[in-house]
Amino acid sequence: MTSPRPDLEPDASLSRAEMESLQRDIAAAAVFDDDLAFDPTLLSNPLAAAAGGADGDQPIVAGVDQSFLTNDEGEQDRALSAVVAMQGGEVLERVHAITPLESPYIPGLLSFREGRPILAALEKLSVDPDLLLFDGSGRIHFRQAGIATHMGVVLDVPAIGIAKSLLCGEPREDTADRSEGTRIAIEADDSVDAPAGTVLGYAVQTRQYDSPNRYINPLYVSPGHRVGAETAADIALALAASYKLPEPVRLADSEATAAKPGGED
DNA sequence: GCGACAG
DNA sequence: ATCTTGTCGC
Repeated sequence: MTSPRPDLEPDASLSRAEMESLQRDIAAAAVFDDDLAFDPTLLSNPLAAAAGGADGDQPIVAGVDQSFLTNDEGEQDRALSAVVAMQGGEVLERVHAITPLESPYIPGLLSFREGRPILAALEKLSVDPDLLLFDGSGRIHFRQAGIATHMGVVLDVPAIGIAKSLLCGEPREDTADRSEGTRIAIEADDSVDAPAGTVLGYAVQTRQYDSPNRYINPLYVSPGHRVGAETAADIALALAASYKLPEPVRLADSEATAAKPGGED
């Protein structure tokens, strides 16, 4: 993969104000509606998709996740980004890249810490994903420019943010203890650079226990680029198999750990 | 000054 | 993210 918008790539040498300014540009360039080159309903209906012909008719979905490496002093100095590309429920390719860390973790500026390793890993991919799934937020972000939005816009590839906790915004209803398949809108509040009430994404209950006193937390799913909030939630539900995380991100998660030097391969 | 915050 | 023991429930 290559970048159609190198001018918008994350640059850790920017000042905080410049980073935030770049994020406003990214949000302005982002498309928060469906603009996919494939039919997203194929993902929830792999059987119909398979009946339609070869595997190649199904979209390639890549999950991306990071882990971190420490130096001799025990400090985090490098990021490892892992990418797992899947098609029709099967893994096509796994790649990873390690780059030096150039920025601390600051809520709202995650893409300036993890964006470089992600782009480096995606460059190693030989297949061409139709959709990217990131660990973190997309539109659910103070300036509507989370890591999924930033990467999606830079690459101009449809992208979705899959977060395990909520960065900002307000759930329309209580999200606790919901049954599987439930989605609850996350609306913009005062902390977000969008009209109050704008639907930024959904709290999505991809999995839930059967039993009465054990509960799984929802995922916070939001558009990154070229996907609407509804479709993003649909896709998260369709791709979550036996675990709460959609399969491509779950596998990228374990790959990010397994690929560490010394970790099992 | 207080509160609140992806990975 | 990462560091870590026990503990609850299926």
